[in-house]
Amino acid sequence: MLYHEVIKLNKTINVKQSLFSGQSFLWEIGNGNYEYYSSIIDNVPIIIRQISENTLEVVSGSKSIESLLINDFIISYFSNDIETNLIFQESFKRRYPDLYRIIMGYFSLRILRQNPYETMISFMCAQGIGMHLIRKQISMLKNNYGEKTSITFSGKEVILYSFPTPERLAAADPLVLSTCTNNNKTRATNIVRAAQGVADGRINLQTLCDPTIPLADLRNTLCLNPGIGFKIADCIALFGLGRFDAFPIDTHVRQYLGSWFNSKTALSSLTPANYLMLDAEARTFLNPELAGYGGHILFHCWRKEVKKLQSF
DNA sequence: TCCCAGGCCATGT
DNA sequence: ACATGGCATGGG
Repeated sequence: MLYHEVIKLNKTINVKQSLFSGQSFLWEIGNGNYEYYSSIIDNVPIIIRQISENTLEVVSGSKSIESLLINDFIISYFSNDIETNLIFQESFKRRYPDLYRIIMGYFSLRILRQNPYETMISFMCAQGIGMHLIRKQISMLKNNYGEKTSITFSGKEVILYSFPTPERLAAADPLVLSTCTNNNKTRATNIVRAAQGVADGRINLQTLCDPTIPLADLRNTLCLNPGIGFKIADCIALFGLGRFDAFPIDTHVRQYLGSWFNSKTALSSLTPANYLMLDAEARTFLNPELAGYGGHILFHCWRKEVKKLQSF
């Protein structure tokens, strides 16, 4: 029995191919051949298909979700409450008119409000390796430790694996789990330890969802866990804790800060001190409240337009 | 072949 | 405080 709902959004959306457990999007709309996004969100198998530029068709395998809840949840999940025209301010538009024209093509990109725990584990896999390997790790973790579920959609069966529970990863042998982490045993150990922390309550991600926590405190708290540095901490804040003011700085961000914004700090290596310096610099031309949201748009624009990378 | 990829950390100066 | 190398694999 499928639960079905059509949701109207109040703005244009461009749903793109999912990364990790459903981070971001690439759905090319057109010719009636709509692709769909399938995932398990909050333990519920779900399929989302974009049927117009501002309408989503949501199909769930569970009747336990009320229509109203799905509606609210999906709108929040796609951060549809964020006003696109606030991401880049007028001052930015005046100062960087040429760049602004280029990034406009990416304004429909949505950052997902994802599960904090899943985001934490996922980004712990994203260290110094290519995007395809990151995806592979997440996929293997789900296939090996998640629960298999299927949902029927348009007459065909879609197989899904849930993201493994904290308890399941907490009980895993790091050496065995390392087959899922690119054979990196240190990473496997860190992931198991983090899962144990969530399972036994030592890591309370719920309390970290408090939007009044200063960004620096939030970052430092997350960094107490082995395997989480400034960058990963900021990613968890941005994608998992709804902190759109968090501004993760990776190799690509450092590159565009140097190239597009003429940052001298970006020319030297990304030491912790430089990281904080770049973070402060970025907030002088980005809206501090939405620095990470703007940064993510710049990030994808840089990768696609300048680096000519295919993977989203 | 070499360098880099959505980094982090231990070690040496 | 900063520099360096290890971790690990795949793609350009």
